[in-house]
Amino acid sequence: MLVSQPRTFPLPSIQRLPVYLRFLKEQRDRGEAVVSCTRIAEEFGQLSVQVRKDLSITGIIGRPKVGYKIVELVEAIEDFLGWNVKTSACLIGAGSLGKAILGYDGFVEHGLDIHCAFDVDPKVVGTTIHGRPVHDVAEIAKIGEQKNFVIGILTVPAPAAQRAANALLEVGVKAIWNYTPSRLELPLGMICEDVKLSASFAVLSSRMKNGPLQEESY
Amino acid sequence: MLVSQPRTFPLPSIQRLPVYLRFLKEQRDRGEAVVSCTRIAEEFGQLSVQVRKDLSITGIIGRPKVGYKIVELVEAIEDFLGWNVKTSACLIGAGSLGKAILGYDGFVEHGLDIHCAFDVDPKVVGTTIHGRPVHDVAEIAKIGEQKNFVIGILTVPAPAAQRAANALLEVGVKAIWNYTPSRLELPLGMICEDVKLSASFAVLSSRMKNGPLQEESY
DNA sequence: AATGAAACGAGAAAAAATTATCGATAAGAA
DNA sequence: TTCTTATCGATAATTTTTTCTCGTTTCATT
Repeated sequence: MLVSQPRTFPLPSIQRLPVYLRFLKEQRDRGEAVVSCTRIAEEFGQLSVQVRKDLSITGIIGRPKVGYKIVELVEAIEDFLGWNVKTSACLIGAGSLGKAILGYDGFVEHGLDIHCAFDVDPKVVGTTIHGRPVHDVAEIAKIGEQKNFVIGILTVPAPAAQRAANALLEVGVKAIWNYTPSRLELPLGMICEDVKLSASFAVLSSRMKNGPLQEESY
Repeated sequence: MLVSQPRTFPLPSIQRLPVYLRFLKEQRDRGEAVVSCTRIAEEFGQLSVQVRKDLSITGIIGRPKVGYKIVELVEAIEDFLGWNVKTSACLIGAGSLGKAILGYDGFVEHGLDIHCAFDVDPKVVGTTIHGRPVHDVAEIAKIGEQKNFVIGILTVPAPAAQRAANALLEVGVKAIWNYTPSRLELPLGMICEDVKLSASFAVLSSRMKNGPLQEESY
């Protein structure tokens, strides 16, 4: 019996895709029709082979001497990441970080559709941030039932992280995007992606202290 | 002639250090004196060998059957990253993301000393955010001369990124911590660390779309 | 047509990171 | 004191990722 094994894609490649995507959209909007790996690599100071390998995980195929059709490539990347379909999301923690995310329209282009925010602070509950209502966390179960959130975004202060995560679990989200530095206790199989700002700062610090030994990578 | 070659440290190890550090401080504040790699690994679902290798880059040495003295270990990590000395910084872009960073006291523990913020918006210039004054960007050269900023934090909207980066260059910062999705044109040798939130979202999306194929790593 | 150059895809080689193994050491129990 | 066990540090094996190489395709030029 022949089972098509579920390919596993290199994490670094996946992480580089958004960088390419941004550039490709820029080029497309300038009216460019095709682009080569050489060109992309040049833009980011990488090797063209790496770009080619990265792009290949999306299933796209290019033409020798020409490159890739930008429109197709954009579509292939978005399709690979599932960014061409809207994903319903909510956000817990309408502080400044939460506001920043609600205000950043880059994620909208990635299909992230944040319906509303939740908070405990009576001062923000009832208000609207960038067009999205802020509800009381106490209402999350009720509202979640109607809205069917797929992703929950955690932007609460660290001490409240686990509690907020539990609320998201009850709502039945498929994944949590965790901006807090807390590690969350989650049921097995739950998808959780931590945004580790301290990790980024550690790299910066290490470069300053110990020299720019690790080279940059997009 | 024997030159002590400038060792190069694994980037993933550096990125994991802050996670350990946070946990170690928690344990220390609970009154714990020692900790083993086994214990740390268990906490994060990793292998103890990896934790041991990660910690070893800081130069720390532990004792068999016991582990590491937490106080020493915390110090070793902070010393390795240069987090035990204050680093003067400024921030450009006092929007919600800028506010979030000014308000997050986790970075203070990492030695990051953000003296002030800069912005172009007359509505925020002159105000104070979390105890730090917001100046007009036009004044950055003058203020920078007095303050000697080492790190510049970029939290402006994407289109303003390069302009703001140039201002930071003139001020003479050693490193830029770039929260914008723009790639910056910088002189060779300039240290720049990009916070790639879209990369994080790409990983999340890929896990949802293509299955949780890449396993988690802290 | 024939030739040359640019770029692709696939597979090999090299480098980097993770995981496994093993001997040594220190603490606690017998 | 000796034995057992947990843990360390170092080295080796494995896996993953990056880089290199090479043959093929396509377009442009002669």
